[in-house]
Amino acid sequence: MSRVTIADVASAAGVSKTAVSFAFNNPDRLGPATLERVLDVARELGYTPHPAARALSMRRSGTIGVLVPQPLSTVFANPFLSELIQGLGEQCEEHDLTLLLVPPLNGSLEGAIRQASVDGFISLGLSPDDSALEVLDRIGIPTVLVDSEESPAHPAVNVDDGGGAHAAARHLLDLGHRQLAIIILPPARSQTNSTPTAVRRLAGYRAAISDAGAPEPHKEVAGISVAAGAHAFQSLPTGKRRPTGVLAMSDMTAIGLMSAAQAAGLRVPDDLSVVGFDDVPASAWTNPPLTTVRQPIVDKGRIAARLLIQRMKGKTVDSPAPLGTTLVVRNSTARPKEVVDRQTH
Amino acid sequence: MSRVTIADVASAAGVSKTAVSFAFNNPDRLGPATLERVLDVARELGYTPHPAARALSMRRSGTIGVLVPQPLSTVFANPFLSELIQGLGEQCEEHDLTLLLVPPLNGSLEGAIRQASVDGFISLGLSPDDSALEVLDRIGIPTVLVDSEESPAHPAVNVDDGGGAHAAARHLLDLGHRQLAIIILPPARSQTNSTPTAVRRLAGYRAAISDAGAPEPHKEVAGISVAAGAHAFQSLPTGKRRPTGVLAMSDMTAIGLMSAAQAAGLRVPDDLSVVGFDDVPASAWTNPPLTTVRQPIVDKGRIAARLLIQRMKGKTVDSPAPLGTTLVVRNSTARPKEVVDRQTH
DNA sequence: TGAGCGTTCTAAACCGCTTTACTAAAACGG
DNA sequence: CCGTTTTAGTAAAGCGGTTTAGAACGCTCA
Repeated sequence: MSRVTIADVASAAGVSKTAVSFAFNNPDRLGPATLERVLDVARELGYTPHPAARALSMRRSGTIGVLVPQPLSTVFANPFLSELIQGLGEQCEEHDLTLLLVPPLNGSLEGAIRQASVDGFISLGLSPDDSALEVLDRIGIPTVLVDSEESPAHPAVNVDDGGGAHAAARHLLDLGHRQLAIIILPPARSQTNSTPTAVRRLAGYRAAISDAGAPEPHKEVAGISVAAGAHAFQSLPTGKRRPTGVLAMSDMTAIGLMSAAQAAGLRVPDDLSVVGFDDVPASAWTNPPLTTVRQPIVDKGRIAARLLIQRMKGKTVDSPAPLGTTLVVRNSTARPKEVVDRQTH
Repeated sequence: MSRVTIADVASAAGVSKTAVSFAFNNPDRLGPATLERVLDVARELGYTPHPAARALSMRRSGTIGVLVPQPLSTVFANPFLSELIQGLGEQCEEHDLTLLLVPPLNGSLEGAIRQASVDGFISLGLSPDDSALEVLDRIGIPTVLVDSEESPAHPAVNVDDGGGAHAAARHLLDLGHRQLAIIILPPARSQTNSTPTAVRRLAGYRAAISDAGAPEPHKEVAGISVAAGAHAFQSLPTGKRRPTGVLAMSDMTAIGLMSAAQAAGLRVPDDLSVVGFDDVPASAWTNPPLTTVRQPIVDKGRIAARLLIQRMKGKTVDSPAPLGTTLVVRNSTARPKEVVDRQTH
């Protein structure tokens, strides 16, 4: 029992394939009697047009691809993507599109791109020199870049990473911290440079630090996960060079680091101030609630999807201005203990 | 400048379409010289096979669909899906499959199913009488049910919801709680019955409560979100009938409820004990850390994907035994205050 | 030397749908 | 009542690949 095709319906209803097709896509072109008959027969037979055949013939698949630079198991460990998809999904549903997740196919994003039957791509965190980008514009599929660098070919939606990072560092410095540590994001894909996002955030941190004349911060690379954050804590210098405040480039990392610090007997924020980045929902519930830089992730997704949909309609669109970021001060940051001591004595 | 097709490559290389196709899919059938030439020309022209054409002709799209019963913005607000996708994704990547998210298309899951060009479906939380299931087996696409009821046509992977719920309720009762509230999940889709999961959990709670001879619990319906949890708190009875312990069917709900309780001046767990369900990662970091029922979500995804992949290969598979759930006692539960008072006085 | 064989390549059918161009009949208008 | 639209339907040509059945060709070997 194989799939029932349009030809089956046609012969069962005693009409041509064209008529059946019209019944579904162009009902006005059929007389009311035949229309009803065809529809009845189709329902009775359980006919459903073959999506691939439809896509081939109509040159549109009705799905957009989300290009993620890492395995799904990695990338979904960060609530960031969930949030982004909420924004993307809202638009998709409005336009009857579905979402295809496209992670690297045994290491190769290029291969994955080719296989994906999509009308457009949302690409996440690709650095401008990534070879996947070449493939992308060679195939000529409309693409919108997120957390990337604007390219001549594709619009990009970004947030003010630098400004957010600057505010975060500034916050710590204003509280009196001098010895800072920065937890840096690793490249999104092996053999690539740091993501544009990571570069911009780092620049923001450094600018604030050097503006304040504070000493060079310690730097530590850690992936975006709670475990990586915990591990990063272990690698922090101790003794005289122990940082009193740490700037993490993601909330997950910050949360892991915070937990590890507490497990090691430090008090947050008394002994160690921690600030994250993103403001994923969970950051509001941690113990203590995390001070972090909020970026409008859902909006980012929504805007990216809108842009892509415009592009898919053939319109040309410009990259929007970077979305604003704001520092959300909660309870994981405070004056460093030394300073407090000095004041109270 | 339209897409370059196999015919373009063929004529540019002076061979037939067949030869080009062989060059990619069946290189042994070509002489080494032509093989190389074809491949060169293809690369030079930037040829990439059209995925839909390929899918049509090969009767396989290389993607599996995840059928979610609600809009993406709703369903991704719960980390549960992220976790599940981590498990699914792991298997997908191993088998070069991509993942298509299939939410209802303007309210209709059936419509969405038809449009999706997939080789198999993972379906989430469908109640057995859902009309989407009919469509599913009429089309004859291999399907694996998750958090559903085993059906003759499709294998289902489930966890021991009842056992977990029983343990959760028992825990509260053992602590001395008598006045309990249960926060019930709403149906996954409007106009459907409660999800099988919700039914099983409720049964578990009730069994434990009646076994202990405790009074009938208060019941409250709330969606799976922090906001819904907070709202549910507001609706809880006050005064003499105020519950001292609440059983939530999801961690998100529990977290929202806990926050709302704290915002209202109650202390958790002293004034109110809260237990969740799922044990999403965030539950370990909340303040206080959440007592909850752990279910192996990632495993669930992995197993479901494995089963589906087997089915896609034509093998028939049985539903595995329900996966184990375990109560994770953290700090959101304690003896009710009255009991403590009575003991200390 | 010629039947048989393996190698290399191709023509054409096919996958299941949409859509253009066209025909036959019916309705219309003067 | 006859030419002109309109209406209702169809045949066939794509869409861009894969795959089956063969053709052409030199080789081997009896």
